[in-house]
Amino acid sequence: MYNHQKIEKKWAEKWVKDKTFTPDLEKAKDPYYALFMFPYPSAEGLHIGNFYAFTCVDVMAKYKKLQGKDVFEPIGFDAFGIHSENYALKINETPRKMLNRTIANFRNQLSSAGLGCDWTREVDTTDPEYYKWTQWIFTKLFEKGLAYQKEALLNWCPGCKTVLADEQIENGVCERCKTAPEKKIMKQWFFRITAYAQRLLDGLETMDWSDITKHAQRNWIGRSEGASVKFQISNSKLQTPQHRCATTGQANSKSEISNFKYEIEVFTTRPDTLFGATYFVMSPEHPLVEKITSPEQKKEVEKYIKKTGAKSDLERAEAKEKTGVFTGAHAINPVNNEKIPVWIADYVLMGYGTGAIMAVPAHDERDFEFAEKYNLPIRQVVAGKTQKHKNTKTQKHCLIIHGSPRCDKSKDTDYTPDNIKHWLGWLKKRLENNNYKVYNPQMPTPWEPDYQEWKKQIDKLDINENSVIVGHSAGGAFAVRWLSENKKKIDKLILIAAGKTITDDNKRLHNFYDFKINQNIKNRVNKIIIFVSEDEKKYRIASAKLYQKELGGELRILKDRGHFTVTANPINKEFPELLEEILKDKCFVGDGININSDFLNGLETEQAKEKMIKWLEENELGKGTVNYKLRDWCISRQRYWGPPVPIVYCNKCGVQAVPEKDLPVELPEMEKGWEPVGDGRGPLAKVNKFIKTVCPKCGGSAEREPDVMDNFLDSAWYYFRYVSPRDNKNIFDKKLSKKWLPVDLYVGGNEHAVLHLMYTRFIAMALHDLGLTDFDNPFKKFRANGMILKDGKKMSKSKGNVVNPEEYGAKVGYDALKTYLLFLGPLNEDRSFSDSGVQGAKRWMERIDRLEEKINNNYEDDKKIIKKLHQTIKAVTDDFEEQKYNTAVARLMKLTNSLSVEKNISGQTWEKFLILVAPFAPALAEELWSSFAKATDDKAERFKQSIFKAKWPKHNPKLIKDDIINLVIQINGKLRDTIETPINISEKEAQKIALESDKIKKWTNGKKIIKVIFVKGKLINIVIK
RNA sequence: GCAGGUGUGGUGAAAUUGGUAUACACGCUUGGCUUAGGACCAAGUGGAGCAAUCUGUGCGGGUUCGAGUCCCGCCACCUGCACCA
Repeated sequence: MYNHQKIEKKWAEKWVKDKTFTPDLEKAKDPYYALFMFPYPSAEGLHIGNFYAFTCVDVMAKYKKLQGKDVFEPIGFDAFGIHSENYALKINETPRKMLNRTIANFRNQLSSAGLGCDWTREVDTTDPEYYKWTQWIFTKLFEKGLAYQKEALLNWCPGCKTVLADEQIENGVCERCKTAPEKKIMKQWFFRITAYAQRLLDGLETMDWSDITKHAQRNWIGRSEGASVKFQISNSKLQTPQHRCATTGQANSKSEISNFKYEIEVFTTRPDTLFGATYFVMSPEHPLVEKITSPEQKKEVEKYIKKTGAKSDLERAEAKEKTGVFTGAHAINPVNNEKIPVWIADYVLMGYGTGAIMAVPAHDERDFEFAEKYNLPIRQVVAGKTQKHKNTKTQKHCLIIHGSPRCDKSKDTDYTPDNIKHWLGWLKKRLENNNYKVYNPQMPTPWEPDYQEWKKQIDKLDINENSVIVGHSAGGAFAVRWLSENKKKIDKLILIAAGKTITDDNKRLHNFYDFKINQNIKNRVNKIIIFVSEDEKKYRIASAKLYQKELGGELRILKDRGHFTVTANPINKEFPELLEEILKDKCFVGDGININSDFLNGLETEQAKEKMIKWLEENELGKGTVNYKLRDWCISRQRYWGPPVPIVYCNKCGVQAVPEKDLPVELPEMEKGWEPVGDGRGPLAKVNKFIKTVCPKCGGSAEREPDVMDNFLDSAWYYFRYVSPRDNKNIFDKKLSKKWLPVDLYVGGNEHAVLHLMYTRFIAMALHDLGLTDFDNPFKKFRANGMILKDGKKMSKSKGNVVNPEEYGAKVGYDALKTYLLFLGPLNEDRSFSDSGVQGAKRWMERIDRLEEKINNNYEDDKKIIKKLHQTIKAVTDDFEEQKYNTAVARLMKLTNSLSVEKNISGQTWEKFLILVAPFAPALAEELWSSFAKATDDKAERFKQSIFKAKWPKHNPKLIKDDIINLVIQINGKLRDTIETPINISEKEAQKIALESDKIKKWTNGKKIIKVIFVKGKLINIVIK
């Protein structure tokens, strides 16, 4: 009987006692460092997601051990930090007391779960012996100028009462307490991670990490190439001519320019559009705003700053309309010396670039939106390339649907075929001038247009998001009907005196185009404009209003209808202009050819960029630059539960790092008053005994920095410490680290992509540059695991669907639980945990257990079984190499099924089988291994030792090969028969056999064989006609 | 909006990389063993059809003797990032 509780407990204890998974780091010859993501000992115990990641590492570690490697699987606790502290606050206990309990609980859980942890090298980040080195890293970075203090606009979390790093804001809220952070200007400590931006980016190229992780890091670093341009800003009220012609206008006189007082740099990715910069915008938080604002605008500006300051980033991003105010100041566009107004607006972020931009409304959507709202000038400087240069994807299309000509049947002679032709010609020309490709399919029947016939033509056309549909009269109704009946997205829909249709409340205007208007059209069309004229027939006006009611969009009622029918010139005066306005791109952000740009005219975007950069550099007005989104890592936390920043402020000597001999700066154990205060300083600020100290340089009285360091620093270097956790002279043992580092395999959730994993890479690079290591990628192989869902849904406490590993460990056993988790699916994808599924894994354990009865040492296995065994060895081994644990388990299950129908199983097969199973179900495998020792008496010493001392089996290629196969016979690529043949059957023979088959004859009978395709050892395909 | 990913039975998912679609498991159906079973054993299980056979990997095209796999065009969902100049 399989008693998982008994055997799992027994082996977990025995492994620790026998040091089965405790390698001798000094003597090890073939090291393999398998690392679990540093767990923080939460009071809720081990989370299934972490447990899964641990399992992925552990299974590989066990496999590697069986392959003869010296495997190191250390464990420790990331016990400092806001997460632990917040929980302690919640339960009103000191973090220390709470952790004593939760760590014990964690240790207990982890050790009973059958993971091969080396408990002799446990580390705890809250141990002064550990954080001494965390602080030491700080001081080293400080020496190198990589740790520095600055005043900056920071994310202040009112929930956690501390500043946070940018990386710790997720979806606009605090990663820990989900509060929206406020923006505050504060002086804090930073790590200069931006100094490594390019290296962090370049390193990704060659790293064997999950693509999604690398991708997330790439995005976060956010490299963009462009130029920085210097603008002179003035708050004086000098009168200078506005908006001179860029090409011919004279420069402002020297004297005028010299009165400008400030120089502000902007970053742009589009230096080629510099001639189109018609205004200048600064972030409301920009430090110079106050100085440049004119007295007249002061009130407005201050009001605006106050208003936006109160908004969180999240609120700002969600704001539908851009807002801003004029500062009264002007900037000089360096390329043409134009005087352009300086605004402040919160769509310009202080945190990116320089916090100021040149606005090019014609070629940037945000600037355009802003310019339109505040009536700022828009100047086009890039033209879309001519049709020849355009590819089909960006080619704009226009579909004109004209109305039904009334011919001579009606006295309404406006709608004669000739007039329509004339009107179409005019419209077509207009559109083509605007770079549209025009379609105008014929209406099949002139007087009673047949929608279905017409639709057939339209469906063939390439109508897409760039397309405009102009529908005139009946054509308008057709357009709306066509859009109602499909899901196409288009750019603009223009209805001109559109045909009649039924109303929403069934008031029938006309049943000619009887259909239901799909309200959803408005979501699929960027702009809807409905034209009708005052002098149209009443029903047409009614119908236009109806369309507007149903579709939304703008309704333009024009004065006269000349433009619709074009019986004679002149065409209605309003319409051409309006049409022109509508057809123009709201702003063109793509590449094209420069116009209105002096020396850039005629150049394509790429060349224009290059030339502009060259020009800026020659004139010392700017230069080509690379900008990164990545910002420096703010590591100060106004909290208690972390390693104190090892800095001393001396009135005489200034800011001093605590020297190595004085480290660690111990965190005082506090029973009371350790709660965060929220006044911008950590609670340690009030602890005089801690704060008051002496200057390490002059010995005079000094004060300590009261803040502690970000928890992510603790975990950014822990893998170093594992190799020599008790070394009190060095951060790590150089010899051992050289041997064991970097880590061979690391698995964890991708939520750490830009946090832990980015910081760790940075610290690794910094330590490398300090000459401490010879590598700068900490983890040779990293795999991001998918999320474990419960029955298809995210697990959460509120839903009550949290899977607790301990519970399942007790119910079905950790062997079964771990196996099930791995079996669920590929490790990078999300998969769904189900209770009945985990039972299946347990049944497998029981089936394995029952096989034991069949072992017969005097038995020799059937060839078939040996073949299956060897095929499985190969497949499982291959799967391990690719970390396809799910299929490895499936293969072992299959082998189990094959074995369970046998009456006898030989000892040799059993031995190999157990080793294959051991990484997944270590306790069961050990148990059966040790009881096999009894069965074999003392013939084999090895069974008395742990199974993990055994050797992973090797497959024998000769035994795997099939000599008989099922040859697949296809007719025209479809399976019609399979026939057993020797594997090396020749094409001729195969063809003969195939054609003799009754099943095949049935198909070939009376048909002509055109071709025969033969794939050796696989199939024969007969092509017939 | 941008980027990345995914789409195959009732469910989780396989598919040797262009060659028998649905391995393995869950669930379900039927039968056996049982006082009983949420245990075990046996058989079955994509859909339609009595059958031969047809059909079937999100949808529509294409390449090919042959497409889940490759190409083009859509659709849906998920995950990041998001006013990034």
